[in-house]
Amino acid sequence: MKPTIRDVAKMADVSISTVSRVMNAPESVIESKRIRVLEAIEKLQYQPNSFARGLIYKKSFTLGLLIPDIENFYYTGIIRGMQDACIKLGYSLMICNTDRDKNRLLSYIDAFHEKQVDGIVFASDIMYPEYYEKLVRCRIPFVLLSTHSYEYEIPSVEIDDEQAAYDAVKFLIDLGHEDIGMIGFNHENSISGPPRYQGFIRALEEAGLGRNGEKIRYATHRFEHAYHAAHELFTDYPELTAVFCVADEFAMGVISYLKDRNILVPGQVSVIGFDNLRMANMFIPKLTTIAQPMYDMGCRAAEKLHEWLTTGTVEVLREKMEHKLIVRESSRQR
Amino acid sequence: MKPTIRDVAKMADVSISTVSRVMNAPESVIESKRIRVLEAIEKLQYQPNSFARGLIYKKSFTLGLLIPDIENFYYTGIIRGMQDACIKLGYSLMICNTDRDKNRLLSYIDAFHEKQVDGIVFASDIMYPEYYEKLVRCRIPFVLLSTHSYEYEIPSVEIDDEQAAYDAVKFLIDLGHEDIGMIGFNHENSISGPPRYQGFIRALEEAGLGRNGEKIRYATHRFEHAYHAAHELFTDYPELTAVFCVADEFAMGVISYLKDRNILVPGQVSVIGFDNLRMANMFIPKLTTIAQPMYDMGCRAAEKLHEWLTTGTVEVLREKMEHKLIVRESSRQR
DNA sequence: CCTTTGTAAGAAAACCTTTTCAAAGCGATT
DNA sequence: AATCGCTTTGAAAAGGTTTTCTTACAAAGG
Repeated sequence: MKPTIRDVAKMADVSISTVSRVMNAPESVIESKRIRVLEAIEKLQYQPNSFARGLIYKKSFTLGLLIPDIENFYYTGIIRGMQDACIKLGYSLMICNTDRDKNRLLSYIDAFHEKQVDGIVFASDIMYPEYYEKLVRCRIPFVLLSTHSYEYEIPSVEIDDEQAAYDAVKFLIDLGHEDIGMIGFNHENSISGPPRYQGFIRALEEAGLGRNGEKIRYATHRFEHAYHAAHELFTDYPELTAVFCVADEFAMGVISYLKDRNILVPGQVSVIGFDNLRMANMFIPKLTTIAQPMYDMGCRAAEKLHEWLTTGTVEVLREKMEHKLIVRESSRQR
Repeated sequence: MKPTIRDVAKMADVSISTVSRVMNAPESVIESKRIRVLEAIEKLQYQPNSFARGLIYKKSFTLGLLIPDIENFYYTGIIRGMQDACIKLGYSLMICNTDRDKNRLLSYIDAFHEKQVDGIVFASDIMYPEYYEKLVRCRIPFVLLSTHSYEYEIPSVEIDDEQAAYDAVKFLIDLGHEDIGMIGFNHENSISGPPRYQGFIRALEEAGLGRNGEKIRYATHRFEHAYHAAHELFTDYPELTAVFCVADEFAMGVISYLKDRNILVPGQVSVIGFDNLRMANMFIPKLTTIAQPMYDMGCRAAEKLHEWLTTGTVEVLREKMEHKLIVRESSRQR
């Protein structure tokens, strides 16, 4: 049987109050007893029962993280950052992978509610009203990661997608490319789809290349879709010399397609990705890409949630992190 | 304030016992009252407090998962499998990423202990006595995943590493290769290192190629190390026409190195990986590899733990899952 | 020497649920 | 009419901790 505070008290020959005090306010108990208690704790390997504690504090000291796809390095970076921040802040972390399934997400919120997590980081794309209402009904505070909401006042952490996309495309233009295509996210079920499209368009128009604005195909997260989208794109626009991809996995799909067609990257076509996943540096050729600070974003999201939980407010509601262009081997001067 | 069972009782004008019964044994309360209670529950959005419940049941209905490296697709596959199994079995899942840090792992065990997880799946390489003793002291049941222990009697789920390595090398031999090198895991801090080495040696010796038994370099998990190890390997043995890698990430590192040296894969050198990560199918060239059923292994580990928790025993102590050779583009007839 | 102040530590209440035990109601059997 | 057995319900205990309230005692101040 797990030892309880009572067992410790008995062994140290003090009351349970004293044991509790040794754990929570050690200064308030006289040294001789404190030592006895500490010894008993050590000997019994006593660990306070978190159920009893939770009952009193009405807190679980656990945060929840909702991610859409754990098989995406983007989210694993976030997890590492958030977990490290949680350790620093004294929280445990409960990670749930929704596999982009709405019902699954909803049922994870129930699970979080039942387990009384103190707060949730929601890194699962769009904040649909269904989700929002459920979270509010359950009275669970939450912050958004890599997404935002203008409809509701929810703290969020993300990069400036429009500017990042602009920077990527501007880079291609500066390399001398004039026929630039894009593999994007569908706009309906994606938060970052529209702003990245906007950035693409802005860079083109600024350079007087507006006519390229339609050389776009869409894919849904996976390599295979991007491969297929690349096929469509190059079938319709064989003149392209550069492609802007809104995800590194898309860039890999495009490059694989071009490879199969015996089109050299970056010899004939430059490809730029987005995210700077760990894989971007392992692929052949190594990917030129826009780096997101995934690890830091995970940290910030946890810190922000903590801020919200402890102070009841948040310094910056919608926080932007810095992105960065990383030039590697998949792009070349035209 | 969160509504309690008392609020429901008051609203429905019954005792709290009745409310509790409605939730746990509905048939035992007469219909008229049951309906009143259900209505009150609905109106108040009542959800039983899991702390109070845990206090009584002494169970958290939560399992813990310890993994060494969340930025490795191998483990993300496992996570998916285990999470799905947990949903089916009615558990929540708490994932902790140790980053291969001993102290961190130890402190996660403390966290699991404090949170009173019902059991742990340990997918973190070697079961050092330190870990074992701590887990036993904390009285937390656990099972091993992708690792095992002959020293202790612990349930485990893994593949037959020796046979899998043998199959991989045999495949290369059957393709006509006679100069085969290997990039392995260091034997000191790895469970699968030695058996995969044994499999490599057995296949070579069986084919009368025993002299190749020393054409081996070691790396520690990461692409960059494998790249470096490949450099050493090919500097010492430029005659190699095939390389057996004990991880897909190693295979990518080797192929990148060969690419930089303008050595064609599979044209001049065949490379075979291990694991069949999602990336194996995205790399250029697509990797020939030994597939491990990561998803199923995650499932099985959770089921096994559940079996252990509920029945107090386990049908097969050390369970082996099937591996499979997947032939893609990184290997070719000599 | 008596009163006040302060410190250390125990007793007991509170947190919320489940479950055991007891009691009440009621029809059926002797 | 008394007893029995059954169903339904409420009261109360238990689970482990924190915290408030009290008490006991020692030191300081008048």
